[in-house]
Amino acid sequence: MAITIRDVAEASGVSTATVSRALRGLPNVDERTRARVQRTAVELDYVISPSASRLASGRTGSIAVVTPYIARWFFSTVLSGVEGVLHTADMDLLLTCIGDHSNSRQRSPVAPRLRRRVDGMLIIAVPPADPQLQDLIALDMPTSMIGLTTAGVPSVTIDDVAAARLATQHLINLGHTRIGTISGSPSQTPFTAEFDREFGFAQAMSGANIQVDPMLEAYGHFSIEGGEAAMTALLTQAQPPTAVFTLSDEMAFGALRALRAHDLRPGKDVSVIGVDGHDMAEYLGLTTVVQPVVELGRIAAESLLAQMGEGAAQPESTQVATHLVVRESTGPVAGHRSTPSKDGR
Amino acid sequence: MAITIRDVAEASGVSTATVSRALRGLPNVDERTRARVQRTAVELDYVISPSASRLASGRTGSIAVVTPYIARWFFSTVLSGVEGVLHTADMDLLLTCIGDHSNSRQRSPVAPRLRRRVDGMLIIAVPPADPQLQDLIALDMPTSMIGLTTAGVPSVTIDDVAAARLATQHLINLGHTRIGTISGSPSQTPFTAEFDREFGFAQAMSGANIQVDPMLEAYGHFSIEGGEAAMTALLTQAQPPTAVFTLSDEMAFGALRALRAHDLRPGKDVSVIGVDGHDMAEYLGLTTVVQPVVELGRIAAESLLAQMGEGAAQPESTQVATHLVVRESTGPVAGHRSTPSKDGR
DNA sequence: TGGCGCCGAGGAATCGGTTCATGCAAGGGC
DNA sequence: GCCCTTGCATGAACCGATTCCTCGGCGCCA
Repeated sequence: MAITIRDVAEASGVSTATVSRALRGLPNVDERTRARVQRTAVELDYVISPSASRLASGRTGSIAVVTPYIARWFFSTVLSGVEGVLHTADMDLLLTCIGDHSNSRQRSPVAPRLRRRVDGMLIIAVPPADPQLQDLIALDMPTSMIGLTTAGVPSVTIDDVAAARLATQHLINLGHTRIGTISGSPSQTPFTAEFDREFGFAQAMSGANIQVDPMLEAYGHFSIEGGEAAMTALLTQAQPPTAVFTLSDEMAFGALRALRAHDLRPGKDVSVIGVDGHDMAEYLGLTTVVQPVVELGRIAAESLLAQMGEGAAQPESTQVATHLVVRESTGPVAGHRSTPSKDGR
Repeated sequence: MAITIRDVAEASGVSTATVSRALRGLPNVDERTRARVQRTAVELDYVISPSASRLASGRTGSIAVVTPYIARWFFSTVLSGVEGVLHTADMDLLLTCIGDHSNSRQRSPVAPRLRRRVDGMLIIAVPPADPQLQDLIALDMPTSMIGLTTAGVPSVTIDDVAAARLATQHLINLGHTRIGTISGSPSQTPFTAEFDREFGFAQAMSGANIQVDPMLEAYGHFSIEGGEAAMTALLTQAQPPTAVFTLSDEMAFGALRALRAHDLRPGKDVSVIGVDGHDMAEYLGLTTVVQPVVELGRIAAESLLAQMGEGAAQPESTQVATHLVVRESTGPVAGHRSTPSKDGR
């Protein structure tokens, strides 16, 4: 019923081998022959059968994207960057959600489903403790990770330590010394990002000779509600902070709401800074350290494709630069003469 | 190198035909034989080759999701619903972004890429005017659409007319009569949703015998900035509205910001209501008509699978119920005694 | 002029399943 | 006791490309 390569071969008076080579741009085909084959292929409205091609060649021409969430800002934004590159490279993008902890048990594990089905994987910020991660790595295929590092696997991330330093230094430059933090969670296995951001904060603080007050650490579980609760807790301290470094923008959103609930003005009474560059940060006037999230996906996809190419390019990990975007949520501490010096490095 | 069905057949002393049927749960296999085959398959760590299976059977076991955006709230949320269903059904999900108008020319058209590659399509809210849409429909494969209706293609949407009526009636019940609207754009080919929501608004207004003032129509282009500009325009009228019906939540967000910029309190000085049920609506205290977006994706995916099943179930279009969620952005008009009556349906 | 190498092209094996037609044996109805 | 059905299983023909090997012919060099 459907047109096959044989039909094209007959119609243009050559063998199927030649048609195959002609249409894929391989050498050893006379240019006139190639042109003729291409013409008949178009005339017959021939479309190659991917299954047959895959079976014969052993290449699937598809990449799996494995992610714990689809509808969250960071993940869908990375995904859009990835999609752009794969689309251009004419690769199929197989989307699989690994499922969060709440429903991952009902979900069939993804690793077995990927075997023999894709040529490579992109893994987006799966929690390092997720048991499925090991299975995925064990598949031992070309892989690139985003927002997550694992020994031996190339990854694309931002320099979280530097980003946190940048954010903290901004607060310090504004004259703040009582600086609180809202991080993820004290108990759970932290993401490398979480750990690094805490470390960067500590670095900047000690660099400025400011004592870190353990009373000013709160935990927001990387959610809006969590951030709100954490900020509320900080505000009810005997000596509340004048500025808060929040490890993610979403938690910062919550923190801003807590401020409003207490009739405190962000950037005036209490400064809040986040990390991420969330879409809504501009809308909410949140000062934040922006990571180029689309870029993250793009770079990871490109690096994966390069890794799969002939050259067998040595898989390399990449760190992408971040930058500070100052908005209304941060301001000089009361009574501080704002330094016109540029922030951080 | 890799284990094939033949290896399993030999190891368990049966033919490849039997292995094939045994592993796929087909009839005409003795249960003891089936068990034995399954056991050896596991022992040998056999994984079926999708390409071979697809080539032989003619089924690809994959569904394409075609969407104009990936990183936008509505689209990524629908996508997560779709993914859940397809994952459970053990179908591969091929994600393709059709590209918005700005870059769609650089992108290769998606329709040809899908031929012979997937068994069905899910199309998410592609603008009806997009030229690629016709090509997709012309592929003539099982299809289900979300947030978009086209003659002859089953779709899943909300009842946009009813949703708009619901929103408008809420404002009317609060005593508002000078009600403005912020819709998409006057010139462009409107989405059915846009058209229907405007229609529902008009219905509710005439039902309450309220004249629609053409001066109170503004256009927000379905973006935050657009919504902000539109609200600003409305506020600078000689007689500004006391309430505004916004056709989408994102435009409503912009409207809220415009209010804040004019030192007006949402729900007190001016009421704002949206439609969508955006994630951030709760955070921002926006009253809105919520559509179950994840559900939309889920239902569409399920309907597509049903359509592809044996029964050849008649493709049907579905409309999903919406509901009003009242928050702080709406309140009684100044001097109005709030009616305790429940809001229209 | 003979030989070597390269270019263009074809033949055919191969990838790894699915499925149809066929076959054998046991069980049931008459 | 015979025939027909039913259940289980096999052999082998596909599905539609890719690719290795082979081969003829032509140009070039010695």
